[in-house]
Amino acid sequence: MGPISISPTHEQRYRDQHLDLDFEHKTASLDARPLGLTRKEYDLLALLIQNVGDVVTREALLLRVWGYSNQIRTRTLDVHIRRLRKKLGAYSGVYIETIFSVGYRFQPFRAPKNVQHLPSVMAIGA
Amino acid sequence: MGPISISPTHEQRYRDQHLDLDFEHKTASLDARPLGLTRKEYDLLALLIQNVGDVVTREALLLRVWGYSNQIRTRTLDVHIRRLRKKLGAYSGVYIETIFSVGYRFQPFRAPKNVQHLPSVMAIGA
DNA sequence: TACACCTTTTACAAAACTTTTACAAGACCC
DNA sequence: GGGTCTTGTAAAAGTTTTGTAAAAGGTGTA
Repeated sequence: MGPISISPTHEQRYRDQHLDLDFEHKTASLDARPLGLTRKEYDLLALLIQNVGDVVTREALLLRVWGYSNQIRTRTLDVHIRRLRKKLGAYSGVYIETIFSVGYRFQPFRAPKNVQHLPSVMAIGA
Repeated sequence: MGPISISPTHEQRYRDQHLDLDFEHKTASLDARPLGLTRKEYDLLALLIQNVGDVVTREALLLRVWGYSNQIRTRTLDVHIRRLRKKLGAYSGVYIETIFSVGYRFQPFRAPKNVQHLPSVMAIGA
């Protein structure tokens, strides 16, 4: 708890079925295991998550995470994205999407449409 | 916490399976053996323990244990952490965690998850 | 003063993290 | 498909932070 609550509606955390990101403590965990993100990795993921569902341009990421003004050519963003994906393991494909020539987009985990194996009332041959 | 007891519910001591810290008498023992902490060592450990589970920044530690205002470059904190760890012996890894570029965090001792060999009520073929 | 004990500094080693490099792989357009 | 631009990747290089041993500095006390 910071001394002043800036915005009552400001989300303290992101959470879905697998990923949990605590903005206050700057920690992240996947399936209840601490993800052990480095500072830059966290900043990057946090910024993407704060724009869930929206593309964040490379330009914006480089500016807000690195403070790089435009026109700087570097691969550091890509390298960090890669390490983030690695730590997200099997879910990386679900979460981080590349938008060619634009940037990246974070997508929340959505439970796969459950092919409901309800009691097979209608099972044939029962 | 300064000279005044702010909260009536303020814990008098910290205790887990191995470590016991008495805030009132400012003493600590590990597996029932007095730890023989020096003043600064005690203050440091106490501050960390008063924030169990939370990261305490280097800045905060330097301010509250040493009274150092910001922007002072010193390795004295690290040296004290080292001596604390030494005295905590085999448990140091469990208790004191380094958060790179941020500070340190005290974690309580947790008994290893007991692989409960409960009666296999649901065992097949029983 | 001499001693014992504690704290801080110093100087360097080691570890953690970030950025660059160099090239492979993929995407887009003709 | 060929050409070009963008992204992915592994490894090296660079930077910053932390760990450590030893020396130096303080403080209290007999």
